[in-house]
Amino acid sequence: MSFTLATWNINSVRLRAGLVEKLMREEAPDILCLQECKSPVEKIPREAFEALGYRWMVARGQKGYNGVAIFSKLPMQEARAEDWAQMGHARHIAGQLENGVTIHNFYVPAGGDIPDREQNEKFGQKLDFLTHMRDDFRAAPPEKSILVGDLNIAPREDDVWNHKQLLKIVSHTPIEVDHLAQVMEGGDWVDVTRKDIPEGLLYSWWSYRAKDWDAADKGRRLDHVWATPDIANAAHGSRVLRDARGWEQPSDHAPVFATFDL
DNA sequence: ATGACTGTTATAAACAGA
Repeated sequence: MSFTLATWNINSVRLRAGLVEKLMREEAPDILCLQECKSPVEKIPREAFEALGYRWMVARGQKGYNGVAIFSKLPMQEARAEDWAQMGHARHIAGQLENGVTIHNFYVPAGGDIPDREQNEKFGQKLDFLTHMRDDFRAAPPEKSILVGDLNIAPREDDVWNHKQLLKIVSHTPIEVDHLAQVMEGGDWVDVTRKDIPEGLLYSWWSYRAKDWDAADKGRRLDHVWATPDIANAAHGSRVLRDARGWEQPSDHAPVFATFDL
């Protein structure tokens, strides 16, 4: 079988339900993972998505903040949902396909402005969340698994518009990059996007604050698709749908795609 | 170096995003 998967920080699934439908119609991924739904699960407008063939949904939500959901054309059952740093946040959901492949959908905390846990509690929570992820994957090594989401870290120099200028900016600091590398090592994860696109600048997020995001192009690659080694070689066709950042009233993130032939 | 924007809601002289 073959399926295409996309991950997208939607920044309100209710406000942007129309954009979700546009993506479902025009790009038609078999599986769509969303973050920052900012909605309780019961208020997600899933009927509109069902009508487009996405009959299965697994989700966690809360009022106003966070929230993750997976919409699937393929039968999917809920596998897991963890509150990784015990913050009472809806930042993880996992679903399983009938072929046994597990899909983890993550929304890692942004971490606030100051990259110092003594001055900024949120930065510490971000690091702790990543440490919990690492320890969990070490304790129970994942198999036949895909991990996607807004990890809120751009790990490589060519994942940001200016490496030197962003070294002290949350999302690209060395301690965050090190924590993310440990999560990756903990589960033996492969960065599928960079396996497919090994060279060159690549972004999935552009700030709302730029006057002209496209011209300035001060982006960061915060959204990721990983897979375990037993299925990573089945992945191909990775891409970022940059066009979606220019849609009307857009999310500040663009969807990231990968296809798996299994 | 600063400030620029957007969403939800305790509709703000707030908070979070990153």
